[in-house]
Amino acid sequence: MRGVTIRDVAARAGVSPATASRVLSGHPATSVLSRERVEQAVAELGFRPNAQARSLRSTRTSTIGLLISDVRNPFFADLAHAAEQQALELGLITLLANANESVEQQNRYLDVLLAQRVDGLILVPQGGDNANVEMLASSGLPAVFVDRVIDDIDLPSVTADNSSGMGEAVQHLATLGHRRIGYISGPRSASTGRERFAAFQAATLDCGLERDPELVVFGDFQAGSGAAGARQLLELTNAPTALIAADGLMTMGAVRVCQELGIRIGEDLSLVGYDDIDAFAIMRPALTLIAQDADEMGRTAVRLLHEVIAGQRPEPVVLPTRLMVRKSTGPAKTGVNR
Amino acid sequence: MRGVTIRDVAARAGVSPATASRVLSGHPATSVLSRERVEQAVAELGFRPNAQARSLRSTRTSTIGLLISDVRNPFFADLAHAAEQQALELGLITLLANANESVEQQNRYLDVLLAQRVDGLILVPQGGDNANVEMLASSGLPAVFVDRVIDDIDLPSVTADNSSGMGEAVQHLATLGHRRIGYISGPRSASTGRERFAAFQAATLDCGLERDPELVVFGDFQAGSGAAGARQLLELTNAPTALIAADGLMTMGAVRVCQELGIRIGEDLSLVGYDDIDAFAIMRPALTLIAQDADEMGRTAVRLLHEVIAGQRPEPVVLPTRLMVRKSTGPAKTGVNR
DNA sequence: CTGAAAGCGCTTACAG
DNA sequence: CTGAAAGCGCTTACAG
Repeated sequence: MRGVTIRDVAARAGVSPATASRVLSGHPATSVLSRERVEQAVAELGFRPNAQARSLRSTRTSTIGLLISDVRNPFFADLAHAAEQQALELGLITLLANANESVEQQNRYLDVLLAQRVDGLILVPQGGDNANVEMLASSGLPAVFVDRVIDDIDLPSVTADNSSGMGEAVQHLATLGHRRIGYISGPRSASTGRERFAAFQAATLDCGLERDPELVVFGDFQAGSGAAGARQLLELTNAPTALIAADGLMTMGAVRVCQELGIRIGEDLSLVGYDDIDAFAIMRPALTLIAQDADEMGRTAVRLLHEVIAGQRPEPVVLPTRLMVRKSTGPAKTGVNR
Repeated sequence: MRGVTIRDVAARAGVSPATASRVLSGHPATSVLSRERVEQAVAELGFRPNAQARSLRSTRTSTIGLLISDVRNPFFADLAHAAEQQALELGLITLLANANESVEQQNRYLDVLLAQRVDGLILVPQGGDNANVEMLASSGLPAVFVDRVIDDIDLPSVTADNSSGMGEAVQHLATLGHRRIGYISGPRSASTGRERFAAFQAATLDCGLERDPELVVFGDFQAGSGAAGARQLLELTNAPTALIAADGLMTMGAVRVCQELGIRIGEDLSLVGYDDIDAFAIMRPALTLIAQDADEMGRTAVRLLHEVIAGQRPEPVVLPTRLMVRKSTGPAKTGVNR
C-alpha cells in the first residue's frame, strides 16, 4: 500500500505525472477522460499523496497547530474541541499539542509545529522563557494568542475579560457580609493569572474589604496547588470566610480539601470557582462560579487565524465573563471563625 | 527568519551542505571545527530545519499520531496526557487528533496523519466504516489500538478488562437487594460498548436478576445520550431501583437528570458510574464507579507502539478494571417503586 | 572527515 | 488540455 507514488498512478492511468497531479489537486485544466482514468488508478492503487512532498513544493499544508496549556483542564478541552470543529468547517485540520503548563514543553512543541510547517498557529502562551514565541512572532507565520497573551509580543488575540467576572464575584461576597476573602491565584507568569489577581485586588479595595497579604496564595493552575492553597488559607488563625479560586482545576483542588476537612461549602465557607465546568454543576451545593465561554473563544481564535492567513490584521477580541450565582456562597458567619 | 535553508548555513560556515547536514543530525563523521562553525551559523541565522524536506528524504519524522475518541471526555484527556508524557520520554512528539466520536472525522484525521507521515499511530477506533483503518493496518505503518479494538483487524492493542469491573458492580447491586437494574449502554459499534453490555448481561444472568429488555437503553458515550437514557429508564412504569452507565460522560448526564427529577442518589436510586473522574469524587454522595487506569493505558499504548516501530510484535495487553464502592449505592427499597 | 551528485514525491511555470 | 523539466530543502551512498 505504501510506496505508491504519483508516478505509479500516472503510469497506470496512461498520463503524465503533471496531469495526474492536476487531477488530484482539482486543477480546472483537465479533460474528463484524464480525470476518470486518474481517479480509477488512485482507487485501484490506494494512492495517498505524501503531504511532506506536496507541501515542500506548494508550501501549504492545510494544517494548523493548536498549542494549549493543559489537555486535562476541561476549559482547554472544550476550547480545543470548539476550535477543531470551526477549523474543519474552514477546511483546516487541527494538530493539537499540549504544553502541560510547562514553558519547556511549549517551546519544544513550538519547534515541532514550525518544523511541520503548519499554515498557522494558535497558542496559549505560558510566559517565562519567551524566546521561541518571539521567534514565532517575527517569523511571519500566521499566529494568534488565545486565552493568554504575552505583553510585549504583538499578535492578534482572543481573551476573556478577566476583570468583570472577578469584580462581580467580590461584590457578591461583600454584599453577603464577607470581609476576609481568601484568593487562590494563578501564576504571575500567565497574563490570566496576573489580570485576575489585579481585578481581585481592585475589587477588594473598592468594596473596602480586608486586604491582608496572608489571604493570597499563588498556585499553578493545576489541582494540587489549589488543594495546597486552600489548606493554607483555611488553617490561618484568622481564616477567611470565603474563597475564590482563579481557575477550574485549582477550584477542584479546593473543593476536595474542604470535603476532607469537613467544611460545609455554602454554610461554613463560601466558595467561588472559575470556569463553567460540568463537575461544578452536579456538585451539591452547586458551585457559584465565574464563567467564560470556552467554545466561543476556541471558534473565535480559529476565525482570527483564518483572517491572518488571508493577510488581514484582525483587532483583538475580548469576550465577556460573568458571575453565575448558585449555592456555594451564602451569608458570612459574622464574628465566628467557624 | 523563515526561508533560511541549510545551504545558507553551509555558506556562512564555509562548509558544504552535506557537512552542515551531518553536524545537524549528529553524525559522528564531523570535525570539531566544522561542528563549531555550523552551530554558530545556525544560531546566527536562526535556522530551523524543514521537517517536510528532512522526512521526505529520511522517511522518519519522530512524530506519532494519537487519534482519540473525544477530547472532552476526561478519560481520554487523561489517557492523552499520559501517552504524550511517555512519548516525550522516548523522544517522540505526539500529534493529537480528536475524532469526536465520529467515524467520518476519524477517517479524515487518519488520512491527514498518514499524509503527515507520522512514524506510528495510536488509535481509539470508532467502529462503523473501517475502510481507512483496514488500509492503515495493511499499510505497514506501525499502529496500535488503545481502549477499543476492531475485531477483524489484527493490530497490537491495550484495552481494559471490560468484564470484571462490570461483573463486580452487578454483584454489588444484587447483594444490596436490587432486582431490576437499568443499563445505559455504549454504542454497539464500539468494542467497549459491546463488551461492557455483554458483561452486564452475563452478570445479571449469573445473579438471577430480572432481564427485561426495557431496562437497557443505548447511548453514544456522550452526556446527552446518558441524560436521555436515564430519563427513559426512570420514567418506566416499573422503574429500576439501580442504574449503571457505561462511560463517564453518560454517567454525567444521568446524574444531571436525577438531580432535575429530584431523585436522591444513594437513597431513592443506586447509581454506578464508569471511569474514575475527578467530578465523581467531589460529588455528594460520592459516586460508586467502575475504574480503569487511563494513565497506565496511555503509557502502555506508547510503549507498545515503540516496540512495533522497533520491529517487534507485542502481545495484546489487558488492564484490570475494578469497582470502587462509595456512597451512591445502597439497599434497594424493596417493593416500593420510589 | 568532506564534497559533488542524486534523489525523496510532489507541483508549477513554460511551451505547445 | 498536456508533458518535459526544474525545483522545493533536505539526506545519504559514493568516492576521495
